[in-house]
Amino acid sequence: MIDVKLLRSNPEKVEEALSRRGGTVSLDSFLELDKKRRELLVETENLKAKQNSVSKSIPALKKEGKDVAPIFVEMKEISERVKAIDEEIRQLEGEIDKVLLTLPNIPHEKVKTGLSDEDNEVIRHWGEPREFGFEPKAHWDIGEELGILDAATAAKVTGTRFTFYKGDGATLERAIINFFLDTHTKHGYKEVFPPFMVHRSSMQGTGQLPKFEEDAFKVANTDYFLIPTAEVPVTNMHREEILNADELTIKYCAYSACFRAEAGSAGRDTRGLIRQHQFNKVELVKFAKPEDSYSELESLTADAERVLQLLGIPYRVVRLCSGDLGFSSAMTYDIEVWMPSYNRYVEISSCSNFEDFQARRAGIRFRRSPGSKPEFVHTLNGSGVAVGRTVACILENFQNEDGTVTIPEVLLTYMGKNVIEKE
RNA sequence: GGAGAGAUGGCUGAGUUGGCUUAAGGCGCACGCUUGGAAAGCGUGUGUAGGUUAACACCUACCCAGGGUUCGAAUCCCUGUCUCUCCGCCA
Repeated sequence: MIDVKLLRSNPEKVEEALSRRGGTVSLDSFLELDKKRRELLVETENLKAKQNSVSKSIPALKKEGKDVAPIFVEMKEISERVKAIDEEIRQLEGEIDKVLLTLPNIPHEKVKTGLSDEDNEVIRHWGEPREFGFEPKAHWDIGEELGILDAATAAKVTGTRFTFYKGDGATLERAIINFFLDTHTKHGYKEVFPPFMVHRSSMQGTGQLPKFEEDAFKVANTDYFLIPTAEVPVTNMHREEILNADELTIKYCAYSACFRAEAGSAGRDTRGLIRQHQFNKVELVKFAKPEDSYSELESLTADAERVLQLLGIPYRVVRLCSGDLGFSSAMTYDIEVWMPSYNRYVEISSCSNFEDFQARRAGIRFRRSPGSKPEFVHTLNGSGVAVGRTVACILENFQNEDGTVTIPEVLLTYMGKNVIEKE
């Protein structure tokens, strides 16, 4: 959510900044509703002040034996007017909230103006895409031939965009999760294991709702949603809290399954592990002081990069342009890994600074010192990293001509073997 | 799933026969006095949000949440959420 005071004091600037995301934005309706609301507020508050002062004098008047009946008649009228105005204000606030909750975050000024991923800035590369001395296969073919990935059975049991991992495939998935968690906890992240379902307010707190409800799975007969990422439960851990400044920066890492309806991506990435309705991810989440949040974004991105470096997977880091930026984010670095089957880099991690956008929605604040005013924290998160895509990446990048796959050294203790071959 | 109890400022804890309570008292915290320095003691202050104002200030709301009764609600009524206890079921 954007600061209402900023919207009031500088609407043109906000409109201009938001239009960098594409399309035009007008705050006129908000400004009008806001003005009307404040006018009514003054009126009802004055009436309430009168109610309070008269009420306070009633016991004394009664004691003196005065007739209070005429006062009650007048007060009854005031009471009814207050009720009517309050109802009107409630409706206005509903409309104002609707506007506020659908406005995306303001992109950081360093974020390049652009329309799509074609305008993203490449920040750096690590490693070189491997030159194959043979025709490399796609991970869905490798996985099927080795008998470790099975989309057909998942389609029979559930539907499309699901996969059974079997044998060494299942073990590899589990090994990667543990490797990621161990690496991040070693670097100061506290491990949490969150609920995989959250209520509506949590989804709203991190920005998935109200605008993107069709992207989420809603659990029937409840008001719960399957989490699209651990970002949702973990960021909301501190909702409606005032943290101490000396606790910050708080760093969490969390494994979770993630569930996405993938509405609007029909026909895209239909084969393999790249776009599934359910996938595993280890997420990194930070709560930081505003002045620290951009250096924390750099270190968070570096923490996500570390696991890829340890696995020996070549990647590049791009900074998303304004048009490609997520709804809640002020700045995002995507980490993209080289995927031979796609013959291009594919996103495996997205690291964002939301500044106070989520904190404002979820009410996450901190106090600099005892007695000082609470301020909103800045929240950040990033994949550290997507597990299914890592499996795909390992299968493709480390495949051998004979159809076997060499497992990165760092996974040896987790896997118990360094080659996956057909059983 | 059934029965019962509960939810009050950072913490603790009164108030629950509706109006002398602007939510008592204690703890904690901040500042001051005291002291060679500290502790103790004494004094003062100490919630959040919204609004009015050039400012000093003032006003309004908030006792889990949302409705209702009333001139007036922490207090009475309804609905919901959560916590605890017991029973049932259960990995």
